[in-house]
Amino acid sequence: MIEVAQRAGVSTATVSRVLAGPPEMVRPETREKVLRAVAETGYLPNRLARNLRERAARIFAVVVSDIGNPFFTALVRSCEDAARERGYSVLVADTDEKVDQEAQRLLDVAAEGVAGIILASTGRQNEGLEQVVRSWIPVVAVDRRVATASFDTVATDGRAGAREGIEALLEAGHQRIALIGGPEEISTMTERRVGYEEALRGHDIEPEPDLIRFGDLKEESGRAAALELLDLATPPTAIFTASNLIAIGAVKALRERRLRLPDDLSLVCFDDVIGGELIGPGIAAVVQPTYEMGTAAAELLIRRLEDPEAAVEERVLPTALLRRGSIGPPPDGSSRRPG
Amino acid sequence: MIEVAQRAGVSTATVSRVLAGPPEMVRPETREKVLRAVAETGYLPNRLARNLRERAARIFAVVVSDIGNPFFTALVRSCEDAARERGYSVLVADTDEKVDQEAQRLLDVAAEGVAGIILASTGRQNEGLEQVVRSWIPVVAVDRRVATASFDTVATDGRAGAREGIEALLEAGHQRIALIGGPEEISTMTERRVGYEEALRGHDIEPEPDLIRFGDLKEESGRAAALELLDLATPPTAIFTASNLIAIGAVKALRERRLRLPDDLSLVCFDDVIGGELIGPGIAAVVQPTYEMGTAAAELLIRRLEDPEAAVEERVLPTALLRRGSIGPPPDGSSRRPG
DNA sequence: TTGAAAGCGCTAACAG
DNA sequence: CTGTTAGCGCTTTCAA
Repeated sequence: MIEVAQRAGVSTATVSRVLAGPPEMVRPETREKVLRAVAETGYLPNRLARNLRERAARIFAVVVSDIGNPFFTALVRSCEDAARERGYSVLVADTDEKVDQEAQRLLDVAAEGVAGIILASTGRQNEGLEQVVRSWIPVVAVDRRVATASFDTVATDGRAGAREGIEALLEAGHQRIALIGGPEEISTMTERRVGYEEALRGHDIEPEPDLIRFGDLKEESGRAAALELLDLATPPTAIFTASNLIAIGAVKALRERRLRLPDDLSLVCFDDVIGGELIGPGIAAVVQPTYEMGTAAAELLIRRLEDPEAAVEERVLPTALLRRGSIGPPPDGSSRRPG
Repeated sequence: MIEVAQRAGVSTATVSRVLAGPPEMVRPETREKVLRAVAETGYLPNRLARNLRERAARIFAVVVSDIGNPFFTALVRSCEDAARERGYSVLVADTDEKVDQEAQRLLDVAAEGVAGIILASTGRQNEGLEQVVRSWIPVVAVDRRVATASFDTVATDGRAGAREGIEALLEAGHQRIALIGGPEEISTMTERRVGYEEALRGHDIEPEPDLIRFGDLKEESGRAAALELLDLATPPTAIFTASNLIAIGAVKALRERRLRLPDDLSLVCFDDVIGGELIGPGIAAVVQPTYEMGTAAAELLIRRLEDPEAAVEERVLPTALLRRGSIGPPPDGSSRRPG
């Protein structure tokens, strides 16, 4: 930088102003000289130094439970695109859906000096999050709400989405509709459950505890829950899964029991599955605007960085039902209530 | 830090030595005092400052074409796990399979001051990579080899893998086996093509240019290529796709033409597909040890960081053929050559 | 074994 | 509009 300054016949401060300051803080001709010197020397500013000065790196951390999950992958991808556009890089961290790990990862990335955090929280209070809040690092909650503090939030309308999915099943004639969800502490799971119950009650069906199962968000958990449901004295005629990988597990369970979609059972999944249209007759899904969620989160974070005093914003994005072959009428002889 | 130093009655240099230096550079009792002071004050070292001093952040960049692709997702996930274990964080960057973007992302992450780069290269020479090499930032090539320089490399044996997949098809009786690949410049694509050709020639079948298609790694490209193949005067009786999403596209093409797996056509895919066992009769796949690839890459990078002079290492991991329902005999009446 | 002191390369406050 | 100067918080010679 000193070299550039000498070459341009100015001070390093001026070089800095040209490169990092507001456009017109420096006289155009001086600016020119500096720019020329920069080009000639092939000078590259040292971000590590800038980071120290600014007390933050131009990096966003995206903290999710599992980037292996296609939903979060898509989220990370869109955050990255949006962040990159604004000059930020993206650091990823997995919590594995464990509070302790969430706390640790939050502490890690905060220590790393990231400028902001995009968080899909496990939903439980933790020291890491508190520490982050205390240190004034802005946090945007994505997908899942965080109850313990008010953050800018990007979410989808899980209640309405679940309702719509269940409605489709009800319209097809189903009465015994099961729900398989992930960890109950996660806000999305609660919302989807509420939507499920609302839809049933709207049709005078009282939700049966036996038909509601919570596990984790992984495939195996969905498989296990589905097997349990299928083994019930009066099994459900339809299953609604509150997450994508769970649906995959459920389909596997059906295969094991040699049941077919939608003849023997109908299925609707919240969130789409890669190749979902190719599995069996196609897995009907309540899809979320994943890409938009990520870009919105990045936007909110940048807005917050620019104006720390801005009012807390919550963006709720709509879902859409993708009707596919996995929705059909209940099998004959299944317990259809009178009326 | 100064506070800690005062509290412990030592200098900041000593505090630094206790926290960052080799264990026994400081007398145990002094060490104790410092540690106690650290605990009492809740002191957290500032990594931004350390980064400036060290001229590098404890961050690895993982540069891939598309984290949306499940293969790379898994890779990122495992890199992250391994890196985290060694005290490094992971920055992700997408190249979208474009050389220019690869160059730009490489320049970006280098400027960001990452300690090392794990790269799945587009395979084409670019200024970004050269710059990185010039600046002595260690690079580990993962999945794909980089021709323009010799890097530590983690790859799978694509030739053997492809051969095995094709052999399975040949054994089932197929003679007209098509190949759908991604960009030819990518080393993996070339290797898989070679494996494909070797297997055919091993059975005295001369590869037909008409049955070999290259596009990109996305679904749509696979679909388009498959449609072309199916429209051939003498269509293939089996398709081998050199990548996962391509297979999804191919299956879609089959559906459009109302062809069924494996009755009308057999299919083998290089690299597994999420839910691949649930698509049709199950998509047979040459699977790669994705997780191991990521951890190996992180390991190589750390080794290189510890010993910049170490000999260049190349790890080739084995693939395995997962036989699933998409492999069947060719349909009756299909052109089976005599002999 | 420890302390003093010199930077790492940048930005921003303060003068001019 | 631009130069001087003072750090950001850490690590690492160099001396003691």
